[in-house]
Amino acid sequence: MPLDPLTSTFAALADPTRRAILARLALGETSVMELAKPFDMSLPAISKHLKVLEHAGLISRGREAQWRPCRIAPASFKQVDGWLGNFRRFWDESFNRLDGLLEEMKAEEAAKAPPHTTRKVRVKKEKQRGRTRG
Amino acid sequence: MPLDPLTSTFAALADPTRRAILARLALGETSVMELAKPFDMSLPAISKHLKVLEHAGLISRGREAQWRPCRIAPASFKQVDGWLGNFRRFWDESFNRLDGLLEEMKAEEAAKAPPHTTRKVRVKKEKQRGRTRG
DNA sequence: GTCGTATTTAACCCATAGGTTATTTAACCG
DNA sequence: CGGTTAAATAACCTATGGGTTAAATACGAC
Repeated sequence: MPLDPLTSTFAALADPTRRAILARLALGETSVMELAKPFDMSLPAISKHLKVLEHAGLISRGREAQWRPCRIAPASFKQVDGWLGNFRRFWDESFNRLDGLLEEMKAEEAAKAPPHTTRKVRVKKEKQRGRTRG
Repeated sequence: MPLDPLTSTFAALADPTRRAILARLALGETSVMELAKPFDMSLPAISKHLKVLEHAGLISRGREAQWRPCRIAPASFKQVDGWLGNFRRFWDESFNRLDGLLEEMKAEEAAKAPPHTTRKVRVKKEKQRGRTRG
């Protein structure tokens, strides 16, 4: 029974070894051996961690001779950030204050700055704060 | 042995029930009873989930007669977002493209926006940090 | 083929996470 | 006080997660 994506992703992130592995991979793709070095832990343990990360969509693995180079995979990170976005107003002051205006400015500027940008900056208009205590 | 904050926070988020509780709380603070309603689960189970969330710093709880209203607590969310920031360049295109420039513009613009209106909006100079979703 | 290196799989152990029911604490009300 | 509601705790059960060692697999070199 497969867990939903967010659950397996958060579960994968809930381990310091795996987060350290991701931090290492942020510096560039590398082998299992290389990844294992910093840890006082058997290789099979690392292998398991990598499997968890892969299953969570946080890394992907290639094949290069007998090495299996690992690299960061973006999708799950993006999904986590998307989920976090639902709560951003609770802790990001600027999200509630200037961002409406500034994001517009930004979008405007972005629209004419790059010669051919296919990217559109979406402007989210967050009008009212969630009133606590009804 | 207490887990480091990120670990307990991610662990807390790695459960759909708890994420659903947080989603409900994003709408406003409420009681345990109210939080429990949508779930086909005993009250003690919910109580445990709330304890996990509280321990992870994702919610805080008050006291109002016999109710223990729960509400979102920002700090841990912020910390997760901060950690995610280390990887943002992998999935946020704009983070690698325009954001450096645009965030500067933003700060600049914001800095002179409130001419001398004492009570306007405070702007903190941020390090470059892309946050365009989409 | 055989050897060497990199990595995974298998089999196992133990701690803990998530659920249960039954009991207890806390606070209001009459 | 006793009764009712809200919530937490206790005791328990089972599945899973993170680690181990030993064995198997995949690939390149010879």
